[in-house]
Amino acid sequence: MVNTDGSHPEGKAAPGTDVDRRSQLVNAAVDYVAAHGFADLSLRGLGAAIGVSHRMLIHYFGSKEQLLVEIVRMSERRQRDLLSRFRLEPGLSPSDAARLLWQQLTDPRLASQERLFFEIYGNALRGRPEAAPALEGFVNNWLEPLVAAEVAAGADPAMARNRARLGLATVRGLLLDLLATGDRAGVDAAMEEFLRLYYGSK
Amino acid sequence: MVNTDGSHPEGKAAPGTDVDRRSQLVNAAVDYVAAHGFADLSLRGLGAAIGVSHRMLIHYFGSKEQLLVEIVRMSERRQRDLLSRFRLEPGLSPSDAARLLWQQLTDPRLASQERLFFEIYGNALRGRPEAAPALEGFVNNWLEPLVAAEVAAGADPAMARNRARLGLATVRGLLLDLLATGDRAGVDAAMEEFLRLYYGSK
DNA sequence: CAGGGTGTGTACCAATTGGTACACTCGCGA
DNA sequence: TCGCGAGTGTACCAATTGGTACACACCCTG
Repeated sequence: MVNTDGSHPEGKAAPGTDVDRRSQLVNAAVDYVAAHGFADLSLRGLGAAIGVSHRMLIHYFGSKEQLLVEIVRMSERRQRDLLSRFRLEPGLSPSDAARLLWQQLTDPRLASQERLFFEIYGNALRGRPEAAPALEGFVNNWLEPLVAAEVAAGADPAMARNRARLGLATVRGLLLDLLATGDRAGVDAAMEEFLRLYYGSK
Repeated sequence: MVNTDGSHPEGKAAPGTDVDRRSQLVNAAVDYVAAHGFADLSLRGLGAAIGVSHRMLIHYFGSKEQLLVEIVRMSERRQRDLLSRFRLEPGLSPSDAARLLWQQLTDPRLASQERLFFEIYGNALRGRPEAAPALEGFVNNWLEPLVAAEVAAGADPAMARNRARLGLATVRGLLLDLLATGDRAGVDAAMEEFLRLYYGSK
């Protein structure tokens, strides 16, 4: 790297059409990574799959590292969108709302995205710098809405955080189980048991 | 690969001292991988760290692939040893036994081994062939002893499997939380809440 | 039409990778 | 003592990697 300013050598002040192209490329990249994995991604392989040369990826993102950062960010954003698109049913009991969320989360079409989620998780735990910033949000981004839901459902505020944390952990643990075993019936049964304990219905 | 039998080119029928050296190397390799990560392991880096040339690693294991397989296997074995070393306290209530197990699992000295566990998990989900055989065991190896414990504690056999599956998922989810956030107090509190729900004490 | 900047492809480079060839040492049995 | 085979290091190879140099195509403004 010869030039001393932070920007990458070409195309200094991005004009605007660049932005569209960039986000389009990032979206395609996330799809590719969700399908083919995060760890052993190569610029050439990705480029060939999404129809650009690896040269262009460097052009738009400056380095592979930066591209990975943006892939992680976009993947996070998609997860958050997924969560925000939910919660549109006002009249449900907490138990039924949770069951519905669980059904949505275990939609097979989301499987590859969730695998990517756990893969990024693992890489972040390992200290891979492009994934590390996601670590903080892995729990906290999800915890806050859950705490709010618990409080809204009338839980004691001091308990709400513990319960939210517990619910998040259980969902993730069962999701991990489902992805590993594919035993949807078994995992669903365990979730039913959890809902019974958690919401006290019988 | 020129020769047609399954063995690697050199040192055909391993004489016996080979075996010791191999398992010694695998043990050192697991330690190294637990500390430095599984995904971007290089034979040279590993060799330099544990005091052999990468040439020797190829010699003993035939290929990097095979070495990774044995690392995964050994890591599994250690996990299982961890579990079997437990369960030595006869007089405990199920709740206290679970609490004790949780305390052991969250010992900071196990953190790197658990990170490795989740990293292998992620790679296995991605279909990495050297990690894939572990997928099956990730759930089932742990489920069976837990089911047995549930039944021994008097649970209904039909419910025992669901409860065991739920407990396993929750523990793993909270472990994931702990590794990501380091918030031991928060995670411990969530676990206490779980134990309260799970074992019905107040 | 002229000219420059943006977008892109081709060719290339240095570094690193897993794996191999060959030479060397050392210990043990004849 | 001789030899031979297991264990090891050095040097090397081909492939792949991220990243760069340079040239070309296109579009917009003058």
